[in-house]
Parts: sequence; C-alpha cells; structure tokens
Amino acid sequence: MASAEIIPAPEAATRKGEMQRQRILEASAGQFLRQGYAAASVRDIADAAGIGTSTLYHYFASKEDLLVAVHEAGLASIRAALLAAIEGVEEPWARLEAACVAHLQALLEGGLIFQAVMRELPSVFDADALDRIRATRDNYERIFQRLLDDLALPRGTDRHELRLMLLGSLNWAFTWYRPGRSTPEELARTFVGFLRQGLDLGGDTP
Amino acid sequence: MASAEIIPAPEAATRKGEMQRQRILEASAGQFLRQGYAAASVRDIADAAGIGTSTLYHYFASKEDLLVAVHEAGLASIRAALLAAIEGVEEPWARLEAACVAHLQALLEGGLIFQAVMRELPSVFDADALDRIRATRDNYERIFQRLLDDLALPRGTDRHELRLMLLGSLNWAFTWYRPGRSTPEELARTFVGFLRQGLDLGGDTP
DNA sequence: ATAAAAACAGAACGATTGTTCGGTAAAATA
DNA sequence: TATTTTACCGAACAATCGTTCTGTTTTTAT
Repeated sequence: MASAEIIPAPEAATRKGEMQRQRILEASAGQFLRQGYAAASVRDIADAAGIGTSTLYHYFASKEDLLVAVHEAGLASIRAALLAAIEGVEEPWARLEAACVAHLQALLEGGLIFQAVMRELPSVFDADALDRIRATRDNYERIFQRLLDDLALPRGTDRHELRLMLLGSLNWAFTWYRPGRSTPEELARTFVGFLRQGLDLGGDTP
Repeated sequence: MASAEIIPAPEAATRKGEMQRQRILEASAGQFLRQGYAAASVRDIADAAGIGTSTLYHYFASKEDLLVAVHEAGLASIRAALLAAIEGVEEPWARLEAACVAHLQALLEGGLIFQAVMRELPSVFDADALDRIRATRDNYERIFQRLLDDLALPRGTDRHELRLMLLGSLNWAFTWYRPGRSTPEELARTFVGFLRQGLDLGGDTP
C-alpha cells in the first residue's frame, strides 16, 4: 500500500481500477512524449506506471489502444479547458484570443496527456485507430472554425486558411518553446495580435 | 566520424558508390517519411534501396548516422533552393514571400529527402546527433531571420516572434495539406499576406 | 464468511530489431 | 596482367519488441 495519491481525485469513491487506468494513461503519455509512440516500449510504460507488463493488458487491449485512449482523454480535457476559457467572453477577437491562449497553455504547460496529444499523427497504425484520432481532432478544431466565423473580416478573407495558419503557428510552438522567455499566454496574444492588426475591421477599440 | 560530403556532385562520372549513397539516402528518407524514424527498420530501408542490409552498413555506420545524413543533405538542398528563389528579388516583403513559397514547396512537393527533414526531431537519440541536426537547422532558419530584419515594421514589433509564427504556420502545413486545393505557392502567399496586411509600412520609415 | 470477479505478476512466446561476421564478386589501381 | 580496394550479400548475433499464458492475490458482491 502507501501509494502516493498525487492526483487530487474529484470523486471520492471511484473503483480502484479506474484510478489505475488514469495512472497508466498518464505514464504512457509521458513516454510517448519523451520517446515517441514507436520508440516507447510497453515495458517502459508499465514500469513508469509501477505495474507489470501483463497487468497493463488487463486495462488496454494493445499498445495502439493505449495511444487512442491518450488522444481521446487529452483532447476531451483540452476541449473542456478551452470552452471554459472562452465562456463569458463576448467580443469575437477576444474570444479567439482567449481560445488561443488556452490552447497554447495546454500544449506547452498542460499535463502530460495534454502535451502528448498534439505531437503524434504521422505513423500509420491501423486505419481504424487513425480514423478515431482524426475524428476527435477534427471535432476539436471545429471550435476554432466557429470562432473564426464570428470574426468581422475584410471581404475575400479566407477563414479556412486563416485558421490553418493560426493553429499551425501555435501547434508548431512545442518544437522551439523553452520556458523562461515569453510565456505561452504572451506568445498566443502576440500571434493573434499580428493577424488582428491587419484583419480587424469591426467593433470598437480606439 | 564520417566526413560530410553532401554535395550531389554536378560532375558526370561519379564513382558508383556515390550514386548508391544517394540512393540509400533517398530510400531512407522515404521510409522515415512514411513510418517515422523509430518505426522504419533498416531492412525496410535496404529493401527500398534494392540492397542487402549489410551493404547499407558499408555506407553508413548506423541508423542514426543515416538520419543525420538525410537531415544534412535535405537542409543543404532546401537552403540552395531558397537562396536561388530570393536571388534578384529586391523588395523586402517580396523577398520574404519568395522565400516562404520556396520553403513550402520544398516541404510539400519537394523530393523525399526534402520532406523528411522537417518532420523529425522529438526523439532523443544520441546527444551528438541531435546537436548536429539542430545546428544545421538553426543555420537554415537564420536566412529567414535576415529576411525579417530587412522588413520595415511598426515600432515594437517583435521580429523573433514574427518569424516563429510564420515558419510555424508553414511547417505545420504537412499535417493537413492535401494536393488538389490551394497550391503550396498560393498558401504561402496567403499566409504572408495575412501578416503583411497589418505590418507593412510601405517603403521606408524614419 | 463465501464465492465471484477483478487486479496483478513472472515467465515465456515468436517475431523483429540494429548490427556484425565470413566470404564472394566487381571494380580500380598497379 | 596481378593485386589491392571497394561493393556486396546471406546468415547469424544478442537484444528487445508486443503479446499471451498460467497462476496467485486482492477486492467486491453476496
């Protein structure tokens, strides 16, 4: 016994298995993050979770299943954090900015599961797994699509490409970001500001 | 370690080994691209190159060496293509635009080695290998740094963060780009246009 | 308390990994 | 020509891979 309960459980009495499942998810996210999916071994993940390899298969059917689970859990959490961040914000550009801040904070400073989500994709696992991941991802990015739609932009502005540019610049940040300089929040505001400077033509603000 | 002779030899009569080396480089770039570095096996690469696995080790000391060689060859080529693209273009914004077009074309439509370059990084190989890769990469991005420096921008504009945003949006494109819609050239011009719209001060400023 | 179910571990499976070895064919050098 | 390099391969190496098997302990429900 004497297992360290680092994670503050929201509910009191969840079945033990559920907590372990979360533990494994966290451990595999950490390994995927540090080594990538292909290079991370099931044994490493099990060790990081403090269990045997065979026990891991009691919770997840395969390594691939583990990846899908990490993606789904991570994107669900990011989605929730993002929706909470833009709640109550009315002005369209401010809403977009708040969303970008939340997105980048999750990507750069969020939990392991958060961070692991945005860095996999290229590998060609099973077609089913990839479809499930992509579906979850598309669903998430649709939030940004709606935020862009609410913006008052110059005639002829391609909102689709604008969204791809903005999200791309944010998503790539993990390749160069190092703590200590600008914070994720500052970076997100700066990036949105660059675009807003030339595209904003609505509302107030002197 | 191996001496870096990354120049594709414009001379006609190269030794047979040099052509094979290039062949292997191309094959491994293709595998890295399709499966990622960790998942791509040396046997797959050798098969794709049409040689036995042991022959491959006659040209490269290790799989890691192969990755470094692909990076160096790819970045050297992209660099050359980019410098050629901006040559003769005088106006700063036009120069930047030409560079972005060349960059994105190489990333999305260029040879296998081109494309493979920008999609690896996270894995933690040997520290030496990673340093060599990063050095080559930084050297390349320094071109963009100079292009940004030549721009006349509003006071207080952070050129460093502007470069990170622009390159990020371009580099992320391979995750969503599919041929048939906008061409890489159109995309690059659009992205630069979004920024220019708000940041361009025209000719020169006091 | 008892029985069923869930959680767990150790050892082993076959397959595949990167790499090396012994030796042969081709090419370059003399 | 003879001889030294270079190019090349098939087989094998130890290590590790994802996964499964057999069985035991712990938790849960009755």
